[in-house]
Amino acid sequence: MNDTLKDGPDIARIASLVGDPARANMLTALMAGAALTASELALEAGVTLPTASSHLAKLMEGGLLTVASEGRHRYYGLSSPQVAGMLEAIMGVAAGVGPKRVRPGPREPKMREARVCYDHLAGEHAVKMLEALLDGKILVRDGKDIKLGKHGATHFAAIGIDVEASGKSRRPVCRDCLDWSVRRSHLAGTLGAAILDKILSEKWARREKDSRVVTFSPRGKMEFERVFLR
Amino acid sequence: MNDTLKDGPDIARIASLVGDPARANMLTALMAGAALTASELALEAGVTLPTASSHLAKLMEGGLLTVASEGRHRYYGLSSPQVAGMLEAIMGVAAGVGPKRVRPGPREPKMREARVCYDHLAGEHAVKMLEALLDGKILVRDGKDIKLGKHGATHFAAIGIDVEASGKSRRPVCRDCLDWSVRRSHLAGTLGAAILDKILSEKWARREKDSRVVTFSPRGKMEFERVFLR
DNA sequence: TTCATAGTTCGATCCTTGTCGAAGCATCTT
DNA sequence: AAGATGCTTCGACAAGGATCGAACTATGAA
Repeated sequence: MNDTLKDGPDIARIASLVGDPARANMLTALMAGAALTASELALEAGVTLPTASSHLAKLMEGGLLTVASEGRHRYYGLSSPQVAGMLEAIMGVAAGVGPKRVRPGPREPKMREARVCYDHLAGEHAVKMLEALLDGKILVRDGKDIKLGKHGATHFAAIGIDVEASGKSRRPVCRDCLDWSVRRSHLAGTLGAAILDKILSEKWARREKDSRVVTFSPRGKMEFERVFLR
Repeated sequence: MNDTLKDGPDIARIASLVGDPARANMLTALMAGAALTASELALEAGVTLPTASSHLAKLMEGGLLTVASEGRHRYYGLSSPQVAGMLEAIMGVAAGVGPKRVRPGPREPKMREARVCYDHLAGEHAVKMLEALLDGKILVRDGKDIKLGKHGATHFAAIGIDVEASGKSRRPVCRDCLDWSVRRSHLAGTLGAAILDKILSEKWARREKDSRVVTFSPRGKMEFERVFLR
């Protein structure tokens, strides 16, 4: 009946999924990168279990989530980094136009500084890092994409990151992801994920519990800057 | 009841705006870059004018759109490239794993070059023209307004445009109008309308059918540049 | 087996919101 | 001044969907 001429992809369908507060809370929680159970997500969204279950079914049908059954638990996670990127983009707009910027929130400043974006680092540190890497020609922009520079692979190998290994999947090695707090790009992709791994495994920084916030130790920050911002 | 601890910006609010099919169609149409009137957007969305008006008010309140009143027309456009980027990201997810198919539309480049804006010329040519006229002191900025320069009247008279005649109505002779494709001002007002008349009557250019596109002939473009861009 | 825990499905309720017709403003044209 | 056009506001209606309690399924523990 509806003769709506769809010019592009069904954008309304996806956006309406994100447009419900309960679902938005769930998705935001999943931005931290960890898969969560239905109960945890229900708590996070502030709804009962049946309601959460209904929402999760819709998100699954929309292709935004994947699920892994483990015993009687079902772990839900974002289906792709692309979904995470979309959520960040929406956050960027929401933060920019925020007519009701009620309160910045206690840990908001920390979020701006450094946080987890699905599986890579975001925030001011991450933005500066990408700029430094581009500046040093270790990474180079190629139109909309980001590619490894001439000495990129050897540079990362020296740090202890094997770009080749992470490049085997279909997922792009480098990808830019718009940062909602700083409004500039940071590095996503398998390389971005590998760098976050490095930061955490070297204990330069640790993740706050139940939050996306990443806190650098004084020494860790120096190391991070030495390695990536120089 | 509102115990929703907002970790970040209010993502649901923005997403729900995009989540309605009618609004999504409007936003998709505006992705082309050109500002459209409420009527055009109603047609695009497949709803009646009152409905469209209601949607546009919501999008405005959400900060996704800006509006420029031009006579009895109201031209709506995306409020920032950031919003366009967000829509692109949503399209990417909606299209599945597939690449982003944001096609500019066949006549989009032509629209950017030259188009009708209500009753005067818009697009790159129009923007350049206003700059040249200001540069030659034929027109001068007076705060927010634009006025005729010292030799303005004689200049236009030599071309065959009677500024005095067109100045009799209450409508201002000169007025600037923000160009959505170039994001700079072009000339509106009775003088802008008279110039468009001149261009069309001299057959320097013609209007495309069912479109706002204005196409210059090779010779017409030269004439236009000689008269206005010199 | 029997009980407990995690999760889904069902049915009913209730509220939000998209929708349009009619009327009201504002602006331009004649 | 009178009419036409673009757009908004108002009022009423209908449909979609978010929510929860209760019942049901599945897995693990006793």
